[in-house]
Amino acid sequence: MPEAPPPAPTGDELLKVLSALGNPHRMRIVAALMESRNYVSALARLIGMGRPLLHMHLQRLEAAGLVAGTLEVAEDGKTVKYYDVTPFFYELTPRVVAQAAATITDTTETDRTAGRSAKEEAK
Amino acid sequence: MPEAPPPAPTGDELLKVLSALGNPHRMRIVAALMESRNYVSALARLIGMGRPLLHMHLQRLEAAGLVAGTLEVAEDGKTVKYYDVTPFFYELTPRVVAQAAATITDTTETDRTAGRSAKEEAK
DNA sequence: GCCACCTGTCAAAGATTCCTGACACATATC
DNA sequence: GATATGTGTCAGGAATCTTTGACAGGTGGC
Repeated sequence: MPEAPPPAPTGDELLKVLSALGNPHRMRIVAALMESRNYVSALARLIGMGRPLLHMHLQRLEAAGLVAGTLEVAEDGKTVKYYDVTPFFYELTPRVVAQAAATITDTTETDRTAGRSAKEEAK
Repeated sequence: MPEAPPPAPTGDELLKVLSALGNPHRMRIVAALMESRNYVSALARLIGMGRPLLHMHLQRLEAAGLVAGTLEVAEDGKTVKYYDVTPFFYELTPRVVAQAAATITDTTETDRTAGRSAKEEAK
């Protein structure tokens, strides 16, 4: 059977992926996780960076679907969060970009019909 | 003849490309230029954005090698700068990213032994 | 000269992102 | 209980990016 046709990522998706990967730290994180899955604290020590910071970067990567974290319980009962790299694949060409650009959800329009939590309306 | 082998972009290059494309405006600019080459002012009107801003975005894209601008002289003598999309192609996978991550020039650590162009050493 | 169009740059404001140092909460070991 | 390891979050400042308005040219046509 033939190969799957070139998947056309949505603008927002591609945007998240590109901005997530367009950062040196995040690139290194992916690289480190490629060698072997790891949990947050250990990874932080490995690439010398604060936990809060790493945590934030990992969230950005996970939100883009590039890595996946799972909260596991080690044999000794400690809860540990392991991260793995997702086998992603994106083709970056003018056509793909142009196509994606057409489906971008302009986030600037603060809301409109989008009902917020109905809480900060206090202002 | 066979296809060219998977090109391995350097970390800095990939970084510039990804961060350049990881912006809604810049994506739309590429999309607009895909339909037809155009000059700055016209493009600005086309996608409703200020010239100074467009100018800056175009520079970022050009610095990443995604578009190319040429200053041309129209028949009536007016100087106009046309921009074209460069036929780029990048493959985004964990392996590529990991490989690129290994060749990132950390711009924060002022230098070290890394031999630079031997020019800004002046300081 | 004056107007219309093009090019480019600058400074200052606005918005985001990035980063750090607490803090709170779990479990296992000493 | 005290210590060490793991988890996560928050507030605030630092650093960057984004955006705008004003300015300084250039050419051609009325």
